[in-house]
Amino acid sequence: MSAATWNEIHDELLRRIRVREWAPGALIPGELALAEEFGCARATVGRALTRLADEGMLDRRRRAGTRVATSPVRRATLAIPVIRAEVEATGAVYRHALLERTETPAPDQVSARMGLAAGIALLHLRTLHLADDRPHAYEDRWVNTDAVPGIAQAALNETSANEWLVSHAWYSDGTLGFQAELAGPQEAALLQIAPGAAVFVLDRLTWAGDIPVTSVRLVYPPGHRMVTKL
Amino acid sequence: MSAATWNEIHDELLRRIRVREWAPGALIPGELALAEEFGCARATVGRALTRLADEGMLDRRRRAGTRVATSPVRRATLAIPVIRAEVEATGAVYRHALLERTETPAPDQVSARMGLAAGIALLHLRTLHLADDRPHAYEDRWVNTDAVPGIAQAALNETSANEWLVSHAWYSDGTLGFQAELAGPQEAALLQIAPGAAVFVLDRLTWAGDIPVTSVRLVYPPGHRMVTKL
DNA sequence: AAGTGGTCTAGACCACACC
DNA sequence: GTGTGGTCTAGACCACTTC
Repeated sequence: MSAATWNEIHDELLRRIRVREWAPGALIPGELALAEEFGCARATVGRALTRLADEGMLDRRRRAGTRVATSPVRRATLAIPVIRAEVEATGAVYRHALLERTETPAPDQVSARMGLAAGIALLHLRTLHLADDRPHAYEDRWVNTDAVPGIAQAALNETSANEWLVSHAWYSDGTLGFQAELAGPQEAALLQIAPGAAVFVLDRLTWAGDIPVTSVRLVYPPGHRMVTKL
Repeated sequence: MSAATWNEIHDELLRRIRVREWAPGALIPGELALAEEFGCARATVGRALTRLADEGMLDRRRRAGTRVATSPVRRATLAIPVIRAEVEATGAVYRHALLERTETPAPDQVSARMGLAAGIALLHLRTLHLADDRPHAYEDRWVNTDAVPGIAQAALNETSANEWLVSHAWYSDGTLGFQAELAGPQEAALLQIAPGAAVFVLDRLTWAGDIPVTSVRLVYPPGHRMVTKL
């Protein structure tokens, strides 16, 4: 082989890993050897190897060389869309209703989760998202107004809090959790489902550096399925 | 600024995007201009820009230039671990029980999902995964034996099907779905939970090129939470 | 046609980990 | 020390897209 591009080299090396020409844990040739084999510069194979390492297929260590990852972990990347886009992608008309907007002392559970002092006042927003006027998701959100200046003045009628925050707040870190729960009476009523139905719950907590920004819980009615590609 | 590394440049550009110094949709300076600003070679800023584009923060097009992504979609990356690792990470002892291993015509629903002719024989594997001898997850799997030679001879007692496939089969594509469901009687009995409890269901379908490899459904008892970082 | 990003090169130096 | 990967450079050519 000669004059290969880094992408072709990437694919060829991936093939060797997948067909176990190079077994998990095995040391593969160094960059110089591969560059010679493929008839290209070291930087070119280097790019292919870096990409494979990013993808979790290789472990690279200076001096120790490059090894095939022992557990070639596949990673699924989940896009976290705005709910409007999520709904409109299905062809439905999006609408939302702001059920509550109060500045109130947060429950201890919420303030603890956000790492704030107990009893501190946060903005509490409860929103029902609708697809073709049927409940799509129920959102219960607490916002640290210190971290999001301007939200007090924002009109959240046209634009939902979800959407407003995506375009006006930023965060550096966050955690995301999924779980199955039984719908409580309030959630069931809002989502127009039977109490005790299985709901899909997504909770997200975001930080701007050390400052907590928002904690949100999204409840989806039965049948909702979150899908991604591997 | 001068003599910056590509990673420092990456972080600085990310900062500008996040604080909206460069608004979503805006055209940012070209590689040459940025290279001059940072006092480095074009390839160095190029690497930073490529990384930002990979992360979904930028849209790059030849001739048209580089723009801040209009919806700076955050992507959560979910690692798909072997269940053994998932259990052992919690400090528990992992064990598994193979409940069924039969080669049998697949139900239409399964064969359709895998894109196979109705009534074709597949390997059906049902496994209960245990953490400290308590049910951790129930796995219902169909394997296309044509795509995974050797599985017929594999002893799946020591190593679970889950683990065996990770290290012996490979796939090029796959889909992953999550949802909440109510536990059926059989699942409830196996997981030792009440029928009608909310279970977290993960289903995965993998392909090796055009050939379907395996379709698996994993059922987790109430309280199971899948977590990832943003 | 011209300007942008995408890639490649040949060489260099550095950082780290193992000997 | 020594060899590996990690990064940077200066230059070059190509591919694509808009003009």
